[in-house]
Amino acid sequence: MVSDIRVRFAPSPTGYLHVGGARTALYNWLFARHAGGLMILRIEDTDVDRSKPELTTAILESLEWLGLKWDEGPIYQSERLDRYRAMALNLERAGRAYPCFCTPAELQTKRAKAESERRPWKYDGTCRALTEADRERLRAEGKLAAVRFRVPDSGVTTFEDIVFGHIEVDHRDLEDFVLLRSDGHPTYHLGVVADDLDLRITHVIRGADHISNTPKQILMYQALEAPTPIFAHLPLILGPDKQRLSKRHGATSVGAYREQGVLPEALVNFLALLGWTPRGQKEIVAIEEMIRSFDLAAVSKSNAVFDLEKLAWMNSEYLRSLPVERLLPLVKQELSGAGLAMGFKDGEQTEEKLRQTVFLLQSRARTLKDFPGAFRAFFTDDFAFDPEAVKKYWKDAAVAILLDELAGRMAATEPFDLAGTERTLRTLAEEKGVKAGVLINAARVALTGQGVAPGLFDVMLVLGRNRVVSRLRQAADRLRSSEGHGLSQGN
RNA sequence: GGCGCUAUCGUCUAGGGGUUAGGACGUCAGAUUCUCAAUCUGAAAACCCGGGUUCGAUUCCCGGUAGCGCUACCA
Repeated sequence: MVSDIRVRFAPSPTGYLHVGGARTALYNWLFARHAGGLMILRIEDTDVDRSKPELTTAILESLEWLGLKWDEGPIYQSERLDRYRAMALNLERAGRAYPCFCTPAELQTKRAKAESERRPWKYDGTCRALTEADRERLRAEGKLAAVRFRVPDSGVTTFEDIVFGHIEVDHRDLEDFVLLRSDGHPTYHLGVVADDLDLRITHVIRGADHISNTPKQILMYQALEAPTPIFAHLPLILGPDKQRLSKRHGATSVGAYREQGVLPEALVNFLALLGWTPRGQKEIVAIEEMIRSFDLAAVSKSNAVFDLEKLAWMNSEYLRSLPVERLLPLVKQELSGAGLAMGFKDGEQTEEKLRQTVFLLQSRARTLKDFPGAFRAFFTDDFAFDPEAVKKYWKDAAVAILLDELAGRMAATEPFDLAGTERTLRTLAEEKGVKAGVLINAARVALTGQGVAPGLFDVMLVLGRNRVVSRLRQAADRLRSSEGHGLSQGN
């Protein structure tokens, strides 16, 4: 399906891609895909002081990682300065804008004074009625001028927002805002309108923090005698304290979640559900299904708290349902990133063994980081023993003897498979008069260093007989050597 | 302060003039089991307040309150 719908995502490179920005990008993308339209990427780098080129690269990477491919761009505002100046000049010639010689310092003073007197402040129009002669004189004095838009004295501007509905603002509440700074750089308002016009954007989908800006921009479209795009504002994403999500709430950038081992599909699914519910009761929704049912009119009007717990749950759902073939390369990346290369160095861990290991572990992984982290013992012999697990499962003095005996019998178990290893262990337990669970738990700690792991016999198969036997023996040694000096006390 | 917007379980939300107000995450309890995860069963948990309209409002209208946003020569 092809349509002439054109939307854009326009981040400014003053920070990494924020999850709020990511959701805006996602909704734009879903809307375009749903309607058969195009998404244009634009970089709003007109703030020379705060914009950093390397951040643009990072933003692009994050978008790609999320799978939100844009159709045109990126277009850089910093390369279109002439266009903005020309537009400001046009507006000036048409009497819809005027040069303003007030300095930021002067304005700041007036603003502060008004505030201290608890008077509402908006630009007082000092330069509004300047004559051409006044302007010549000021320019001759070397004064720099910004260009301000002349807001009509009366009337109201209204628009129908796809998500928020009817919005109305009285012109008396709007000030003559700056279009072009005195250094010749455009402000946000000028850049957005000029670009959205030139790029023939049909739908402006952006954060609700821009609702108040919209009437100003509509006024500009009207002054330019240009058609106004359709607007759709998205509720904001909040932290747990209901304050706008920021660094102090922890990770806010897409890149940070990537580094924490979150899958892009999970983050996308989670973000999609923050403010929008696809038809049906399912929470795990495939991207194709989202595209099919996406509807801006169904987007919520209220802000949403970013719930890390739910993201974690969703990530584990995606991790679990990922085909091993697709999970395997991701795990390998994590392992080598953690210096664990591709599993055991002795070559015992073949590709197939690695696959089985990952398959065994994937149902209990919360993030990709669990593989080099909590599951470390499955990939290297250099792992630590959890003191809590040791305390809980190795407290019986007979454990050392049992583990030694178990090692011996495992060495002789034929076949070394699920049924064989289990039979061996249960037989030993019965002979020694201990509950199988005691032996199983003690062995689990010996093999993984943890009190928590997959089923013991699955673990044994994945580790392989040699490794099982040696780890059981080492554990027995460790226990004997520490007897009487504190290991059993957990320190 | 001014202006704008919003308001259903702790969180994300469905719903809508008459419902036992539904689902999901989380929480708690139980089942299962070698631990954990998963799974299954069950439980606690919400319509911000006040007026109006109406036979009947959580739903529609108004007001209040609260929260958020904007109030820059940031975006």
